[in-house]
Amino acid sequence: MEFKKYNHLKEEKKISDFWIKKGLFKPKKNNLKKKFSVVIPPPNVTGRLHMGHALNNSLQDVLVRFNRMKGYETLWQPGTDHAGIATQAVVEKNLEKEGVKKNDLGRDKFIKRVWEWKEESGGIILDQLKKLGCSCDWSRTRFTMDKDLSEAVIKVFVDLYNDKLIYKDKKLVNWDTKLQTAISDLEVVQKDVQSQLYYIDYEIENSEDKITIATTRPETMMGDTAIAVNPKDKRYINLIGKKVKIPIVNRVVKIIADYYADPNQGSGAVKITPAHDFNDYEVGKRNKLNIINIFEKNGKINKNGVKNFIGLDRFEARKLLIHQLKEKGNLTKIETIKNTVPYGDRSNTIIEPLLTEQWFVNAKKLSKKPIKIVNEGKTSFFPNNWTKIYFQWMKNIEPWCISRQIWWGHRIPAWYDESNNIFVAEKESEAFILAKKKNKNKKFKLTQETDVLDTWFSSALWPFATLGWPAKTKELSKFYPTSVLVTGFDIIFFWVARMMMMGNYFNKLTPFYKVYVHALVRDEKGQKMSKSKGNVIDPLELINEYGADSLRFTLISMASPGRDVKLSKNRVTGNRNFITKIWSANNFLKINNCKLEKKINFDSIKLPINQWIFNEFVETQNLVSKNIEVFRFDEAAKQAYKFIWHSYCDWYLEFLKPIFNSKNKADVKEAKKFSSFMMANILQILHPFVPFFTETVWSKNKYKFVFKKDLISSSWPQYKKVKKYNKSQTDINNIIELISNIRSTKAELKITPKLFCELSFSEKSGKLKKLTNNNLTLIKQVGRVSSIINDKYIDKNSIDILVLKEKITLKFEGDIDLLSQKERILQKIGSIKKQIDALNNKLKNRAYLKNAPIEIVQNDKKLVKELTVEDEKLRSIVSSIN
RNA sequence: GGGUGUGUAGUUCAGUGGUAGAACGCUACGUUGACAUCGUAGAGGUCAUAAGUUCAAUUCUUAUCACACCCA
Repeated sequence: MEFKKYNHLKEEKKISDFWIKKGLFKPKKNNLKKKFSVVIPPPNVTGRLHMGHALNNSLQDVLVRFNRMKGYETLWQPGTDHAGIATQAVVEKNLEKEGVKKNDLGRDKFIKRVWEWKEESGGIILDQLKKLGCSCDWSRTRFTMDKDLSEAVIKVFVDLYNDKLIYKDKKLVNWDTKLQTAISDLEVVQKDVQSQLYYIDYEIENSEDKITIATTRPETMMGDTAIAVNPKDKRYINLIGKKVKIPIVNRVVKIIADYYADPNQGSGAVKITPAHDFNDYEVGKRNKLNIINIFEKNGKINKNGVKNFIGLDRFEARKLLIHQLKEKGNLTKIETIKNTVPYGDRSNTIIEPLLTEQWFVNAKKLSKKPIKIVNEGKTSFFPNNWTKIYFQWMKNIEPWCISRQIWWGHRIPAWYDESNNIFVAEKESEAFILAKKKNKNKKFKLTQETDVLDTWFSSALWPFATLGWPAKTKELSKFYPTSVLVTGFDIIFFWVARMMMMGNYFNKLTPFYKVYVHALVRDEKGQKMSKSKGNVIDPLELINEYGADSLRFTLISMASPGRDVKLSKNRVTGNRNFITKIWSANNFLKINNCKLEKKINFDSIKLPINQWIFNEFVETQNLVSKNIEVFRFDEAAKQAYKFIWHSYCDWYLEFLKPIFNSKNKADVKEAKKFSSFMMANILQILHPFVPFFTETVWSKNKYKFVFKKDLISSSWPQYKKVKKYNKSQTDINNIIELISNIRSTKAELKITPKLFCELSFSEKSGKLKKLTNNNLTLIKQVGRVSSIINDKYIDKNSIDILVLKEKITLKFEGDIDLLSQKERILQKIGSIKKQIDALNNKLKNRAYLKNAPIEIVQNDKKLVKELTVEDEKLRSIVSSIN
């Protein structure tokens, strides 16, 4: 009979629509009152599904589906973030194509355009997550710019401001000259590059002497306000306090002593530009130096620069300055060095430290409670080593610059009057009241702050804002704190740490009990996937080609803790084959008319193979559950794979065949029902990993009528092993051992596997004879044994082998090449002898006998005995071969 | 410079203080009534190196080397 192949494209779409239409992803009340909740790491609204998302969300879906099946009231909260800079850039680019500039449009119209773009193409990634099978409650989808979430953001800002945890300050910040906004420390990438180190002579006033400084950024000379030398540097000690003239610039500055100057770096003397270097800024503060800013916001020299440099870009200015220094003879040396240079992670341009007014969060204060919470184990990291990294950062945290000079985002709720007084309030009307108090009877006009907030500021509120906070919603009380956060390590600082700060400040409880941190997905060679390398594997292509289930199973089974996922197409193929294997096993059941009409009473089954597979299943089911609970997704997947392919398909279904052919109606009936029952259970334990396929088969097999549930909402199998089946478990495992031995002997003798042989048992006390007689049909068919004979003699047609340390004889029709076996057995005897010798040596060692646990010693003694018996038997076999 | 992680079969990875495992790949045979997207059998490892702790180390400790990542 031919069966249709499994068509993942058709079935996945169908099942996905079915789940969503029936509302099966929504939290469902139950009498257990247990809750399980997860918030999705919100992808950028501009995002497209990449492998990182695929891994991250597959893992979340395993947890969510598993817990849903375990009967927990389960919520997976989905949504996207507004990705201020990225989204603004996308829309700006689109406008450019129309020949429109952002500034011509104006702020309000531009924002309107962004919303239009968002409505049209902002949901793509969510659809892609649906294709992956993510069982989020899509009806609750949130966006960080939604009205209610925005209100939460504003409230948090105002509260923190009133609590003096947000403040405005004029400081050096990381300035992106391309995007023309400040960015936070985390958004700066330090890159190792080759740079030129210029040695420049400064003339000392009223002296013939010169002092040489070394710099990689000569153009900032225009903002120099001192030269620093190390107070312990003997070369310069007598120059401290003297004045020097900056070449070209012709400003006179002092030589100061500061430990920041490193005698071993460059010339040991450094120019100090407090306005354009973080270290120099500190030196400036210590020594009360002037601060001269020489850059416009686009990185061009401003009016503080030397006359003919004004308006030049920073890099052009450098060229020109070097040229002029050369001409004047002040440039004494150029060295090529390796150093690190800060780049903007979005713009990929060199970041300029710039003195500007910005809004900051006092992260130091906010970090106190999150540190305590993790210390107390109220939130814990898996794998545990991320705790250290979290602490390291939290304990050295710097003020967080949250203002961005862009338009798309949450506009800071601060208003200024004409005298630049700041009024922070949730609404302009409230700010107005504050301003009125301040201005008494004076007339005033308010203007709102133009800056918006860092996108991560709103993401930090995600776990509670999405549940309705600040309103006291049912969802908030039910699902906050969330059970676990699943995330990549690359956003621990950006996101996890900040959620911990905000969550713990605004709620009594921490935002999540557990944080599972997974690794990066790389290509098969272990290289980071990147467009420039061209090694990106698109998850959607794989989904199309192999099915979402195959991709999911692959990612999940490769997610071992502390290791990157090295993905290759071969792996996905292998797992697609696994799904096909189950499909064809299910076809086998159909062909044999195996149906499940009602639930089975599994403690009263009779057939040993059914008893065996049941107990084996229970072991697997326990291992799968246990491993998911401790986030060992790889182990869980492996256990399920092993059981299904190797126990159920390879052996169990083979053992069913002789039963289906037998005349014993009761046996046949039990076998048909039980094999289906096991199939249903297999689908259940596999469902969190491969949801589409399992739900499809569940529905095609009409299991939903037996279980009265769709697979997704069925109950996770939680059986206990049936003790009285233990004997069958050992028996069947022994039979498998016997059959495997017969097969390998045939293969070694180069006898075609088709050929039947006769069996005889020479040992009177042997278990195997009894076992064989009890399971004759199984062994005959699966092991290809024609009959059991009693006559025991060795001739050209027969050979002795050891199975479970028991000697049995296989007899074939026709001659066999016994000598080929002799060599093999001799090798085996050799290796046994080695083992026996090693054990005996150990057992002679007094220290060993004294110190080792008794069980170990006894086990070794037992082993020696067994090996000796095996050795003797093998020797007798060899001696009989001539 | 500081920190973290990883080195186990050809490859990707599990694992363990006391007989070294899987998947993929490879080799041989096989189209047997679920499945060639398959079956059966097999080969393949000084568990990075060195020292230490221990009766016993691939496993614990330390050092070294290699690779990856984070921070400065």
